[in-house]
Amino acid sequence: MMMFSTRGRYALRVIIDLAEHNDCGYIAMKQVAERQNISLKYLERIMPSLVKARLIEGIHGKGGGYRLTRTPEEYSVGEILRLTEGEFATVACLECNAEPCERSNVCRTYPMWNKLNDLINNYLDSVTIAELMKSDNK
Amino acid sequence: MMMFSTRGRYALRVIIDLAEHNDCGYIAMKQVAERQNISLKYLERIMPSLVKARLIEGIHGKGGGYRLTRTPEEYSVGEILRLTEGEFATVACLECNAEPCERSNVCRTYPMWNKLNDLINNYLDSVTIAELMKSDNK
DNA sequence: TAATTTACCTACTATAAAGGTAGGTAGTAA
DNA sequence: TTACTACCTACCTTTATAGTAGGTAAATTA
Repeated sequence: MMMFSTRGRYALRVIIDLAEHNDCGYIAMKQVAERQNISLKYLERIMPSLVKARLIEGIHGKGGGYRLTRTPEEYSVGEILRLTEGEFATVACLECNAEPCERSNVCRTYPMWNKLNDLINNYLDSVTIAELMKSDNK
Repeated sequence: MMMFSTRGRYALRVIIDLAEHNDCGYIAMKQVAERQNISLKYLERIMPSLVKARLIEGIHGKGGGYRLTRTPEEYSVGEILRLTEGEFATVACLECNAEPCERSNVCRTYPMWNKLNDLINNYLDSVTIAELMKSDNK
């Protein structure tokens, strides 16, 4: 069972990459794709959603690229993943637009799924990009 | 993003159903499928893996069906889901047979994924079927 | 002005997984 | 022997993933 796809994971890595080169002005995706070993064309399809949500800003043309709109401390992992992957729902009935399950008030498993959902959301919302930049895998 | 599929969720509900009718001898899947509103044919495809792992035992023929091999306190949700869904891995590089990622010791996100994985596993391993039977959704 | 470089857009494709269904075989009890 | 059960194998449809192809539009620089 795979929880997060490349889409969200790549978005995270791009944001971290932008944060690490925050003082270099606008960063072109060509460089990031190369550094991160990610398909440029695929990256280009992921970025617009981050721009639309104002997590980053992009500028066209030579010398253009992307730039963060906040400091690394102000990005949570949860926010970025929710944006790129869609909301986290451990099971279908917990999705926002889920059709009401007629079993829900007798369902023995519902409270457990709900608690798991909260656990995951709270953790991911508590981690910032700034913290990820410091991690050293020791 | 959906984390758990019907396969694991149905398995959980069947085990709970068996636990609730534990004193009725062997329980036929026809009844469980009806009670739980799950396709019988699909259930029949899920059960053998639970038998093979000795979580339940099945008996053929008239009056046959399935029965738990332990008390409800001795089943953890994690065990059942791992068996039916495969191991939990929030991201691909955390899977058991993952091909080694050459970025793993410079990867800024790896420790976070790892911690999330532990969080989920520890929680699901801490919940028992007996506890689920008591939950009342209030 | 022309060439270059970038973001951004739309359509397509290949592969895999999810969630089954169909049609059986084999064991067991009444 | 009949009815009922677990269990097995082969299909099928739909959806998501992880891209690729081939552009257009904006901005910079020569």
